[in-house]
Amino acid sequence: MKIMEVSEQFGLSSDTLRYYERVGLIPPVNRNGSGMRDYNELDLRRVEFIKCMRSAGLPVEVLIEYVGLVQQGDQITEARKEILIEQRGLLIARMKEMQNTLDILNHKIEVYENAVLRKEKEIVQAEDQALEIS
Amino acid sequence: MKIMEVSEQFGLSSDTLRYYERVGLIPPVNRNGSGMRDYNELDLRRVEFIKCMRSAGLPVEVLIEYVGLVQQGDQITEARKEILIEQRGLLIARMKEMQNTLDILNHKIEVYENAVLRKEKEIVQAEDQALEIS
DNA sequence: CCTTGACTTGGAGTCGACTCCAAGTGTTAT
DNA sequence: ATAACACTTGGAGTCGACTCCAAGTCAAGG
Repeated sequence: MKIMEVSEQFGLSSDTLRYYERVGLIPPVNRNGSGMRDYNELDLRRVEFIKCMRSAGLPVEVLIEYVGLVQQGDQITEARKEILIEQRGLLIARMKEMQNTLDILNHKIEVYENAVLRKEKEIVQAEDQALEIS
Repeated sequence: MKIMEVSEQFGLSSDTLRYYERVGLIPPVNRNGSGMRDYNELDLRRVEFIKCMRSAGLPVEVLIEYVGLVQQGDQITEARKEILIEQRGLLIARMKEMQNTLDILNHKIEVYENAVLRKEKEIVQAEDQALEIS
């Protein structure tokens, strides 16, 4: 699979895909006869994983470390697990902050909506008064 | 309240507080006789609001626009509401991505833990075999 | 054969959000 | 009253994460 197709499939620019490979977020992708990247299934799964982790804000640097450990083989799964656990903690913390902000946003939006309702009520009242109904 | 105290209270550097004021995230803070910032209650609430929004990733640029509209008075609450609603949508989307990543992290961590358990079981089995128990 | 267009590289540039710096002023403690 | 230290300003520098560029290679269509 060519870089452009991968780019389209995941919504990452080919520049980004090459950048990820350059810095070690993705191990070197195999090339076809003329030196062009040819992504296989495993590469695609790696891209997807990185895209997912990055979309949640895990730092490139940390992911490089993790991917490096994965390449080292199956001896050091403990270190890999530690990284994931630490990042999970940070992620949960960020999500809590975001939930808090979301609550406040919801509250503010509600206040704006109530303000509009009040204003509409006032207008109706004013109209009623003009018609001497109330 | 002096900038240093505000900095400590909110965990934002004084540089950041001055930066927020400079770019318009916070309206100009009153100064004491010798030209130094003296934050009042309202200023503190503004700082807290911005800190909260920023902690959830709302862009500085958007917040500048929102704060600008707030300064314009109570005519244009609709535009302000729109901004909040849009940002809430983006926030919810980010949180969903993060939840997805969190699920995957949890799954991977579980796999690592099971791997450790399996390895321990193998060791026990090996010991049993050595002792010719099984 | 020649153009068009995707690919390659290394390196430079950009962007958002701070963060730091130099040079100067003000305040407090010894 | 002099040192030590928080504050001021405008502007420059940094950092993370891309994003773009120039110069060159390769495959396919007219």
